[in-house]
Amino acid sequence: MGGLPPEQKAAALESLGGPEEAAARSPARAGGELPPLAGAIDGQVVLRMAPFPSGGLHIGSARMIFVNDYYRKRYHGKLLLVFDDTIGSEEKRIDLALFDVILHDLEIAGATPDAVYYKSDRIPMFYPWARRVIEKGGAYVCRCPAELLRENRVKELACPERAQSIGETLDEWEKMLGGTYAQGEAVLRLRTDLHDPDPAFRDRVLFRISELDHPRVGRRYRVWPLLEFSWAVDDIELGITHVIRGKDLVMEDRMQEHLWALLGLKGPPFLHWGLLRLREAKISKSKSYLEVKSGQYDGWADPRTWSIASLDRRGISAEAMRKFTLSFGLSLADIEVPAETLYSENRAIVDATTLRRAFVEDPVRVDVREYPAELGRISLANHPDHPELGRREVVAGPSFYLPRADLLRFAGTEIRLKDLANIELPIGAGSEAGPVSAPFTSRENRKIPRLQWVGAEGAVPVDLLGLEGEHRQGLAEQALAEARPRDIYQFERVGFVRVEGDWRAGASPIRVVFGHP
RNA sequence: GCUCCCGUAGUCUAGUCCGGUCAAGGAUAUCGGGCCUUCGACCCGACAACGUGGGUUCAAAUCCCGCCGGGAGCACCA
Repeated sequence: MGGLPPEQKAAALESLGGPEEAAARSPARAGGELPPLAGAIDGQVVLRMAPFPSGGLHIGSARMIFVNDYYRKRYHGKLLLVFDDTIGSEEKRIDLALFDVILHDLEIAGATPDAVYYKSDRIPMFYPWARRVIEKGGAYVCRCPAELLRENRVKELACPERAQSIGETLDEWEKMLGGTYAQGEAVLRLRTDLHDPDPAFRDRVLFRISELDHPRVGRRYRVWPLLEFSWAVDDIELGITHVIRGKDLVMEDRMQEHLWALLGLKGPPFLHWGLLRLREAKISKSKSYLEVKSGQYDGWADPRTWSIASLDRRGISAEAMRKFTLSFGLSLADIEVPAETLYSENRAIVDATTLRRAFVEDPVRVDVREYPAELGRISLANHPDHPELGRREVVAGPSFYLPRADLLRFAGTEIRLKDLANIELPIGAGSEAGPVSAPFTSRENRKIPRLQWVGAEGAVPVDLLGLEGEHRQGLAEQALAEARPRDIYQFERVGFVRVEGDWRAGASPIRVVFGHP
């Protein structure tokens, strides 16, 4: 509020409850705890999330979700979901299907809201508030074309309408509401200070006319509030006690405070977080939108979107996402974190309970000569460190499938079929289409490369969806046939995978999604 | 250009408000070793940081000023 005149500054400060209430924002403590919320009273905290329905929630939205949800739970408060679906713009369209997508994403994250609101249902409520602002002399109806308005803002020039009396503004406002003006012909603007050092703050637009068709309410309204105004009202109307949102909205804090000061109200304090990006997720929400819409991507859960839904599909637990996100606290710095950090968090959660299975990509049949008959069937632990997870019977040789890439890599050397026996791979193994014949050498457990294998008998086809959207074909051991949708397994020497949620148990191939190493 | 914000190891982060307990803690990555018949887990060890210049002070990551670097806003978008 550096540029505010002293009296307004005092008022804004008052509305914040004084400087000592400027909230906590130092990041996570040792136990994954965030600092306390300034002024929070147990049982009375009300928070809100306000996504714009233009895409599925991505990892960047994770901060909105988990930070708000964290404080809700910590203070036994309420968390509201308020779809910020005012009319938007030509470039920023609302997609009806996305409301449900977002709701589902929040469910995945374990942050189901206590109540759901739609801005588009609340439009008439904003009009009387606009009137109050006008009556305080805080706004005027400006009829400059958008471009001129912008130019004048930069030049710190006033439009002729700025001199309007309250009565004139009221008349003009009624004309706006009454349909006298078409889209783009008039807006309601806030009177701030034309010489405010921050050009972004000079006489912002509060309401504009839009003739766009709204997917929920059609053309019921022509005069739409802009985000800052609608929140100045709704943060009061909905009884929000703390606003925690992205730092892209810091300037809006000042707008809301200005409005509150004008109306003699005290609003909630604001907290912000900086931008969070996964290094691997180069794609933006709007780009994803196009790919999803055009069918290039397999919906909002396509691994290439790096959306919350896609991470869930890959078997990354909500708990891992939560810990990962909370570890950054409310730092204002924009950060780019390698996905590996998230993977590590997930491993810590799922590793101990995840069954191991053998999967062979691009399988090549290997027939072992002089294979010991007693090794036709063996019993293997489901998890090397957790015997309580049981064992499974595996049909072994004498015929196996091995990954072509491993065959090529180890051709001409002795390798060990993991947990089983050693064989000598012939020179040139894997470079041709047909089966490979390899001699058994010994059962001795030596320090030679150990490869996962699948017994030729009973092998089940698997379709593995990779992170680039590619489908990799392979075979898995028979025990994978017990899989149910959404089960998580670790394919040894490959990584963690999750069975597709829409896969029908028993169908072939078994469809799984790659999670992470 | 103007406004605001941010700057601790490769990457995140604790510490900064209230200067000494910080010759800077944790996570992740990397490297080395151990162990388990996975490229996964676990155990041990190592590497590695206060953007920069000045000032205040007995004492500065912490306070002040300049500079440099990064980000966001300057929409009739959210």
